[in-house]
Amino acid sequence: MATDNPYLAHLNPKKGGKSSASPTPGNNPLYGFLPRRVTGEQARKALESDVNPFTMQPHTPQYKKILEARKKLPVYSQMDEFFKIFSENQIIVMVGETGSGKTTQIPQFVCYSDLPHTKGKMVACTQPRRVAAMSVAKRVADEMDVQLGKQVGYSIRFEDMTEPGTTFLKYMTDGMLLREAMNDPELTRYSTIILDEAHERTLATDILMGLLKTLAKRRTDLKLIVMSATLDALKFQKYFSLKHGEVAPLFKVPGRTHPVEVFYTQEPEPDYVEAAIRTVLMIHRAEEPGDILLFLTGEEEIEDACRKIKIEADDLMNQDPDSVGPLVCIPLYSSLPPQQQQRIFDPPPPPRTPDGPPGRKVVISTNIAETSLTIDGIVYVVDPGFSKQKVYNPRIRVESLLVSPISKASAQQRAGRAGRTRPGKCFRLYTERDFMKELEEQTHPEILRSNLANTVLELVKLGIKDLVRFDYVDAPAPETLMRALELLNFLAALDDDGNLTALGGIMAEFPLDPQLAKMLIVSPEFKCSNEILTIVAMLSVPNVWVRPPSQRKEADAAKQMLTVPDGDHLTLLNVYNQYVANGQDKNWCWQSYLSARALQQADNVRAQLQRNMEKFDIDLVSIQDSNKLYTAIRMALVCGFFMQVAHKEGEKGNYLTVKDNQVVALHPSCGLDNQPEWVIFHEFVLTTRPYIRTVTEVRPEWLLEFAPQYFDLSTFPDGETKRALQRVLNKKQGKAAGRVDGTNSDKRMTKKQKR
DNA sequence: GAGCACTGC
Repeated sequence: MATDNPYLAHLNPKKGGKSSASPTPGNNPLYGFLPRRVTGEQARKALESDVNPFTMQPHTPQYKKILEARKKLPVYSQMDEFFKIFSENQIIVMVGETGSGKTTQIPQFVCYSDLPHTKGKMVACTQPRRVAAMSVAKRVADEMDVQLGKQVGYSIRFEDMTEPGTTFLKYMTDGMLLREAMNDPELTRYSTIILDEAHERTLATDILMGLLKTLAKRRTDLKLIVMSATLDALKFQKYFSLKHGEVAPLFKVPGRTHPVEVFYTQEPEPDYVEAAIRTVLMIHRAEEPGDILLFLTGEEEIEDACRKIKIEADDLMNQDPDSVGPLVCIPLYSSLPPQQQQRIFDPPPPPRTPDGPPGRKVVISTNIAETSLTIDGIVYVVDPGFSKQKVYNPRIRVESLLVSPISKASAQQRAGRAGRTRPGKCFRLYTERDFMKELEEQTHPEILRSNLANTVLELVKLGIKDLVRFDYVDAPAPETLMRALELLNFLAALDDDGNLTALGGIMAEFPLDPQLAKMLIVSPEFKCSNEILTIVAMLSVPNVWVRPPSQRKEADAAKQMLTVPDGDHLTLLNVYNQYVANGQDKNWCWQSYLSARALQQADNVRAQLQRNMEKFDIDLVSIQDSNKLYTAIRMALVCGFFMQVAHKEGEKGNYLTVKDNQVVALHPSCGLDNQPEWVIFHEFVLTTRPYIRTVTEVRPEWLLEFAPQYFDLSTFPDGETKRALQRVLNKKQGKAAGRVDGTNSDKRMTKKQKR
């Protein structure tokens, strides 16, 4: 009998419940529900009830109204099927196209069957992006007629909108769940975990899939749903098969979108930007009213196309005012201030004269409009078939952005953007043959395109012993893993056997690249942890410098005022300190050509990192004397970034990176007033030529002193760099030999670096 | 004398 189930004790009137409206079989809509054996029919009845089963409060009129809208979602009509498949399986793969309602409805269905609130558990639903986690949680709280942050909540970096003991449905970013797994590898608080947007294959989702597959074997009480929008479900079904030769069950729901007619060019287009502009103008001249979405690859390209289209469209309108209406161009990319991003939701311009042809809006966007942002009213999509994609070269340890052809999946996603409100058209600026034969099926998952130093440290922290044999959905190149292990070993986060050191354990707790974490953790030894904390925060946010094309001189002059000639890292410190000294004032930022948004973010990151430091008793200290302070900071930088050092070669401004021997130049944004012989750099960027960016002068003695393993000269390739270091070493050894007590100046670091 | 696809902790 249901009432004998201890999980349902609180639903049993004889044993008494916590609710104020003491539940009876008559008024508790969940009375008689057996966890994970609930049927669609039972759930529908409960949904229609006048009482909210999770709060025992009467439903508001709003609830009924929203419920009627929910009933129209495709996923709603397959409720019986879902409850059956959920009852019968531990792992389910679900495919739901756009508009199916999967993200909002499936987690609620799960709650009605899993009844997490009766066993002190939670249902988690992960999202790749913060905004999605927040906005979906808000929507679902409304649908369930509860207050956001109570029964339904969300958890993202910087904001935990949940109430322990009350929240049983939690939306969260995939990265956040990964963090939680580091402290609780069994993820005991969850009864069901739903991975949404799995087809996007973010680094965090990929790692979670591997962890959860293994965890599901240990925790047979844990249910797992992997939700994806495209038809690559078979890959996930195979990956998550529990029995040899079988695949995980598939639950499929159709979408609700309008048809999109796709057009191809007859011949390949040699200049896709020019072709795109031409196509937009053709649509404007010849097609029915309806807004246009054009995909380009980056800020510069977008701003350029905006200007050109504007000029041409104005010409067209002036030549033929009776048949061509006004056109507005709206750029869209992530570094645009939110206020300007909002412009994409503006209505199209009105006709120039009351009876004239209607106006049209064209949004020119990066990939941000492919997944993150949805613009209603788009009827025409222009897809040149390119995007900037991250690529990682493990040989030289460099991540860079490359304009590359998109995948078929991506092209389909783009086309779909034309059919959200009514039937649309998609103009692909490549041939049908190229689409069929040349484009990859799927975009390569992020795990194959990234530096994995961070990920490897996380995996080791998660207790994964054999990284090469970890059950990846797609295994990264062994060389990428080796590079990550090598870096972590040099940083003393891993010992020579690949085991996590105490230092590595603390590094993993910081939401930072390992180099930054290392530098922050050792900084108290140099008495400059306050300053390193600031520098690390500044390096973790987008570029703070604003340089409008029309005011380059003014912006450069303003930057000069804040520049510290010893190094760009010190300049970043100075910028933050001035920002605080000026009361974090937006006007001051504006006048100084600084991004108030980025500085605000740096402040936020700094506060979070400071809380982490306090947790591990890492002291926050400063040296008063500013000369000594600056030297100390530069020493601490070396402890994290000794693998990113360059040595000047000749007088032409060329540098060679240490060990890799890449020829690089100081980036023009660099504020150093001379060209020091030895520099440490934060980034290697490959644009018109190889540059190093965010650069600070260091002394070669520090390299030998603070990173002796890496600067073991017997491992160095022959060359001027090695000879220069050898000279420094000889000088140093000469001095040491003359010393009576033989004190080793390396002592304070060697202690740290071993374990 | 140049740039910053997009996320996430």
